[in-house]
Formats: sequence, C-alpha cells, structure tokens
Amino acid sequence: METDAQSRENYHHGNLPETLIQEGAQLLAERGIERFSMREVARRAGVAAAAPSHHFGNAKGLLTAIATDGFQRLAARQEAAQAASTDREEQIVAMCRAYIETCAEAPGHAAIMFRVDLLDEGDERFRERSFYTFDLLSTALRAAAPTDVQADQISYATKTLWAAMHGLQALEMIEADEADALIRFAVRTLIAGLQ
Amino acid sequence: METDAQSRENYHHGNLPETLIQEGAQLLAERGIERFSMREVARRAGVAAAAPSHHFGNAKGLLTAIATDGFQRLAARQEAAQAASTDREEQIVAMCRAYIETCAEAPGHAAIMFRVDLLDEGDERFRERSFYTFDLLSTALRAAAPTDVQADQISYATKTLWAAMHGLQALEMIEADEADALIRFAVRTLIAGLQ
DNA sequence: CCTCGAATCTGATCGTTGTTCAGATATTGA
DNA sequence: TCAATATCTGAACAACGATCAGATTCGAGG
Repeated sequence: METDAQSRENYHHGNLPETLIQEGAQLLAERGIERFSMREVARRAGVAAAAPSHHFGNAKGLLTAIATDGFQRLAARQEAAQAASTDREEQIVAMCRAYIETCAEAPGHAAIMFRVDLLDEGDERFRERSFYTFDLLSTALRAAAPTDVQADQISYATKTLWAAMHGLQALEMIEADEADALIRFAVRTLIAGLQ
Repeated sequence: METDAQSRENYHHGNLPETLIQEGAQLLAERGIERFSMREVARRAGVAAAAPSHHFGNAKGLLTAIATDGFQRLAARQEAAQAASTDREEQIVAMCRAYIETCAEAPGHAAIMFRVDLLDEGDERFRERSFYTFDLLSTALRAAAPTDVQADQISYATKTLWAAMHGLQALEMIEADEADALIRFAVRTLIAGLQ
C-alpha cells in the first residue's frame, strides 16, 4: 500500500522520532526551556499530544534525545577543529571555539545539553556521546603537555577548561569581539600550568 | 488588637515574603527546579495559592528573590574567606572554596542563582548583589597580579576562574576528595598566567 | 477610641500542561 | 491473505501559574 500524504498525516507519520527531535530543538531555541512544551512539539509535528510518549516515554526522554544529538554535533565539530591544525595549542583553541560556536549555532540543543537535572543520565547513548566530547579535549591536552606530567594534572586542566567553556557560555559572559582573546588566554594559561 | 495564632493563620501571615523565600529554597533543595511549584510553596507557608503573587508578582519574582538571597550569602562567605588570610593566592583559593561550599550548603539557592533564564535580570537588588560577588573576585585577582598587568588580562582571568567554578559546580564535576587540589590548580595556574 | 484608606490574603476560575489508557489504524512478514 | 506488531488518536485526569473581585486586617490621623 502506498503511503500518500493524506494517510501519512493521520497515521504513521513516517519518521516521527526524528521530527520530534528537530521540532523540539527548534522550540527550545525559540522559547527556552522554561516555556518548552511537549504538547507544542506534538502540535508542530502534526500529531496528537500523546504520540511523543510512544517514542520517548516522557519529556525527559525527548530532551535527552535532543541533548544526545547536540553532543554528536559537538563531537563532529571538535574533530574537524582538531584536524585543521598540527599545532597542539592551536588544536585546543579550535576545539574550544567549536564548543562556543556549536552552542551559538544550535541554541536549542545547547539550552539543555548540560542541564543534568532535566536529562536521563542513565541513557546509554547520551553517556557515550557526552563522555566522548570530554575525552577528545582530555586527549588533546595530554598530547600538548610534557610526557612526564601526571594524570591528575591533566585531569585538573581538562576539567577546568571544560567547566570554564561551559560557564562562559551558560552565563553569557563571552562576547563575540573578545571571544578569541579570552579562549586563547584560558588555553595558553592552562597548558602553561602543565609544564 | 493582639494577633493570636488563629488570626495569623488566616489573614496577615506576618512575614510572608521571608517565609516564602525560605520555603521556596527548601522546596528547590528537595525537588530541584523542574519540580518546583509555586502552589506547593504557598501550601507549605500555609497561605492560599494566590498569596505569593501579591509580594513577588509571579514565579520569576520569587525565584529572583531566592537567588538574591543566595548571592548575599555568597558575598558574606567570600568576604570572610578573604579576611582569613594575608596571602593573595590563598585568599583567592579560599574565595573559590567559599563558592563551592555555599552551593553545597544552600543547594536550593544554588539551583537557580545562575539560571539567568528563570530570573528577572532587570531586578535592581539582584544585579547589585550578583555583580558584587563577581567584583570581589576580580579585585582579589588584580591585587594578586603584578601592577603592570593590563585590565583586559585581569578580566580574562576573572571570567575564566568564575566560569570554571560555576561549571565545576553545575556539572557536578567536583568531588569532595579532590576539590581542594582542583581549585588550587586552577587558581595557581591562572594567577601564573598573569605574570 | 474611632474611622477609613491601604495593605494583605482568600476563593473561585481560566487556560494550559504532562501523562495515562483503551482503542483505532497502518505496516510487516509469513 | 491475514494475523502480529508498530504506531497513533482521543478522551480523561490531576496539577499548574495566573488573574480578579471581594473579604479581612492593619495603621495613621482625627
């Protein structure tokens, strides 16, 4: 049986999970998390209010899926940033820039990617992808440090840099005209701290 | 006319705004922001659901008041931390520790103090108190740096340290057994970056 | 002590939300 | 072809934030 537009509108959307993630991210970007609504997402996807629950269980499930998608985008950008240079320090600067840029370009995703309280931290895919982005930065810092630097020092530097990037973005402390200088200061200083 | 317990329960609570702030912070600590409810706060304060709106307008108003109270607590702790030592670096370490400890001891306040989207950023008292805590750190960093360091460098270091402390706390990346070492690494490294 | 305006709180109501559930509809594979 | 499965609907429910008229209490000025 062919699935024409009519029947696809009523039953069997076709790719509802993906659509819900996209519309959800869009709505987050427009309204922010405090005015986010599952019913509005369903409305925009053209399905009944109860439809999303069949795919994501509850609101936490959909938000976790959106966040997971966000971390995948971030990882792709980080990898591209790292590959764009051979200079260790320059690689890390680019990775941090990728972080800030990803949040700017996908504000809906960024609004919840680090909102641990709203997400299902037990979700396997989410854990994988979010840890992976952190590991990319950690590995890059290890490569940029002298070989005799201890593991805990690498850990401290990674956590500090990661937390700083998140904080600068979440608290809206980073302005476009000084973003580059601020990131360079943080990266250069933290790498120097590992000598 | 004496205000006995009976009449005070029905009308004219006595100190409702203060009670709402306390009960609100308590509820935030118990449930987190996602399950926070104005009606439940009113319920715990023993007043009708509409009562809070007369003092704080809406939910944003009450949350802003709680956040403002949190920044006042933070400022007090920061000042005490700074006064506890004469060593510049040690002062800053203590101020950062005060930040982490305040969030740990007042989790209800901490849950919203930096949730800019949920607060009324235009509120005068909130602006004053939140800016003041940031300025305390900024001033301390300036005092710890050589006199010829330019203002933008101080600004970068302050923002990075402030954002890092917020990120470490918000992302739950800081564990009790390594908190001190992690904070010391960040402070020492950032101060060294100002030389 | 009295009075009257101002401050404070109630109670009812409205539209909206997230979630659940039985049942309807479409797809798929044997 | 047909049954098993996946997918979606529609109605229902309790709870929410917000609004508003009106009831109650307070407090300053006579």
